[in-house]
Amino acid sequence: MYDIFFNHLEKKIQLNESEKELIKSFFLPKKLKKRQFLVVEGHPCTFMAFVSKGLLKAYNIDEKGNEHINQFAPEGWWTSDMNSFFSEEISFYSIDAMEDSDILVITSTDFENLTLQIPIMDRYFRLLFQNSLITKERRLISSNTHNAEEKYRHILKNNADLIKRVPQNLLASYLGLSAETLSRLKKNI
Amino acid sequence: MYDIFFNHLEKKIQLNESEKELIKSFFLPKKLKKRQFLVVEGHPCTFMAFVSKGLLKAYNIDEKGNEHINQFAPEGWWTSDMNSFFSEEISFYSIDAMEDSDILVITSTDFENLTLQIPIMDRYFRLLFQNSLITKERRLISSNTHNAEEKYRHILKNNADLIKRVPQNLLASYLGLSAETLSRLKKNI
DNA sequence: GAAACAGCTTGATCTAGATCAATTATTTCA
DNA sequence: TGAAATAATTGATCTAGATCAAGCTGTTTC
Repeated sequence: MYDIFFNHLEKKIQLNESEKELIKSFFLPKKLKKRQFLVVEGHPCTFMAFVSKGLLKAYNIDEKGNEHINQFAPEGWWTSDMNSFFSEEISFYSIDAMEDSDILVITSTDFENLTLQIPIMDRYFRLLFQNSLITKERRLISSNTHNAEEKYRHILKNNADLIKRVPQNLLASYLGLSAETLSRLKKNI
Repeated sequence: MYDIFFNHLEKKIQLNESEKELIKSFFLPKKLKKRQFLVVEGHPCTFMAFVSKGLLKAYNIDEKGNEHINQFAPEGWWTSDMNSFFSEEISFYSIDAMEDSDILVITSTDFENLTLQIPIMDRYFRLLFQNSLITKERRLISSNTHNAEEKYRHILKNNADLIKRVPQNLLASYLGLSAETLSRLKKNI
């Protein structure tokens, strides 16, 4: 359970055994069944979660009832409603499991203590957020620059693995397309 | 020149005088005339810049010649092509000054040294990137969820100050709209 | 093992916003 | 100050992709 976790951390920072023990103590392992919720929109998001097995999705439902997917979180990824987690506001997203999943969760007060007690964790999260920011930026530009087909081709090239695990209608939502449009454009490829 | 800078840092972290002196030594003050470039698309982006006066924009020009604005950076903001800065790839964005500006620049090797020598700077940038990430996420969701008018109303409410300084056609580009569409929808408000 | 459901496809129609083009402000700076 | 460049408006037209609707799998469930 913690193997993948420390493996992931040690790609960005170096940790000794006592630090690892301390870090461990801040996290709580949790199992989620398929369709089980980690965060429900409108409630405070008290967890940040590292996915060690499975696949979660973070999404928002708009007034018209359309689902907009913010993030797919497979193994090795973090997920949370960051705004709610760090600012105590209610969450905008719901997060649930698309597959049976194993996760490690940390609360916001423990997150604060973790970074204060082990400053190198600030570096870890600085690097993590830095990379997420770059990715998110690309997605935003793509969303304004590319047409439906280009968006699909792009994800096909860069996230081929993920696509196999995600139903097509949710992939469409992630790309900001209707399910019908995605279905149609796939024929022409 | 450094007042705004340390003011900004000290909203997130505490620094003593010797740390401030050391931090200062990593940065180079620079003046940009209106229309002067900090980064040119296709070249490596070797700087990350803190804006202490003025206004910059980061943007990309697509194959059709349309300008897509990624970021407006007024006083108190950071700007860079983060992907290029941190990974040594060529930059996707150009960055230039929309007004005469004063900035503080740091190179990527100095950035690395800064965070290694003063670990609390990792915390500062963790918090900075964390907030940017939340903002960027919101913009992405808005881009897929809201129509033209909702996008404009949103920015009008949250960035009223910026709007006054930015020509309408660039604001349209930032929102992912054509200049004509923005002009037309403003009449109905 | 039938019923309910979830996901995918296909067709017909509609529309928000893009594009093209011309006109009118507004800045800029020689 | 006034010519040139830049920005904003307005009109006419076009189109990518949404929406609505129906039928077609395959798969979960009790």
